[in-house]
Amino acid sequence: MSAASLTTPRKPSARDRLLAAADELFYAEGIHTVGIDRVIERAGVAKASLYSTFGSKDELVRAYLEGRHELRRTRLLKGLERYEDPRDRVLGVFEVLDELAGTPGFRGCAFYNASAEGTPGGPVQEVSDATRAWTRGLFVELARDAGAKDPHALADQLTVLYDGASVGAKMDRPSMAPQVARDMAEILLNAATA
Amino acid sequence: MSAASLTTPRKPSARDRLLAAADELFYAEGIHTVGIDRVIERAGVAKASLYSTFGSKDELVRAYLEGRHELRRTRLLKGLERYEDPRDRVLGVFEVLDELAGTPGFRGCAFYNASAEGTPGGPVQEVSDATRAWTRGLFVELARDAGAKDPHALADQLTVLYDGASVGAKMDRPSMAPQVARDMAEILLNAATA
DNA sequence: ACGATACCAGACAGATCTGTCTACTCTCGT
DNA sequence: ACGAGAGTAGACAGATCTGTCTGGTATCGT
Repeated sequence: MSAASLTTPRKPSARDRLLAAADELFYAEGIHTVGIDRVIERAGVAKASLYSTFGSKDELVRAYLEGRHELRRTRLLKGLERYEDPRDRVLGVFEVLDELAGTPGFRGCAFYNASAEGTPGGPVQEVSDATRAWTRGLFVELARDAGAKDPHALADQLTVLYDGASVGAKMDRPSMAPQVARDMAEILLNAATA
Repeated sequence: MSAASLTTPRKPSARDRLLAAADELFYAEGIHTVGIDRVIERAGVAKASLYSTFGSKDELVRAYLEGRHELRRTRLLKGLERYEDPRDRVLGVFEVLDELAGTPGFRGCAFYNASAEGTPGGPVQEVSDATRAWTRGLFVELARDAGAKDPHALADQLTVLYDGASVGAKMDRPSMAPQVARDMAEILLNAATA
């Protein structure tokens, strides 16, 4: 067993390549517009491998969104590490979002985008609900640490700001929405801790 | 020329029935998932009529979104008529949104949903841009009437709130997002006119 | 060396999609 | 009365989609 096989496998598994290809294509172009053939072509994988690994396109979509969920978690948590003051950590959420929105491939919230295409009730809604619940939980925690008198109320407000900034960043490019949201958060944070 | 033909034509034109069917189906289920056949079936119209009237599905989509643009305009303007105080008119935006979000068929912003499905650059983006520009113009006007020191800055904030409330109302049903946004708007309005 | 496992290439089936075309009917304005 | 315009029903073409299946190849643990 070589060291390379532990740290840098020459070739990622079919599953990983599939997931990477699905992430790029689904996020950039939408789920319905991207066919299975495009995914396997980009991944360099046989169609049979996709179906033996995931079973269906729906399950591939679920895995794609679960990966996005993980991505949001790590990005937010890592991005917030640089702030120490609890108030700065609240506002830092919008700075992280602002940086993300400035990257070339940004196309808004993957979960909202997926929800906009599909019928409700499927895997998409499940993962979206889970992600929104996690995000709200983070906001409650940050609000509490910042000394909000009603952390849940402030978390609701931060959720509105986060969603609004995300929409603005997607629809009006370039957009100042994340910075605007940050300033709004500051005002509301002051009001919530007064 | 009978009076009926002016006010209550026995049967709406093929174009109108097509538009009504497209609006219901596209908004409820998304654009890509709904095929032409479903639209003409619901409209009770021949396929040839669709293509002779609109030319392509893309143009039907544009017409659908233009109808949605008109709908937003009239709903907002009508809904705001009941308020006299300029400050109430600003907050009234969120009350109108709240009422709309409570209706059964609510599925969020038609323009954002359409943008989430399609590739950028097409008719969808054009109409979306126009609608967002109109909406922002309305917010600037309301902000100015309410005595905001910087109406454009307040309009940017209101836009974030409006988008965020709309997302929340779609993703977390039932959602308090519109009411939360209204309260936030009140705080920000106070700060902007102090 | 060898069998299991993972993977690849691509044909194929069956459904569905957009868009075209033919041929018939109905309703008006003149 | 009659021709034009608008609409209807539905077959059809060609592309594309998901999902299945066959058959071959490479890698790896034992």
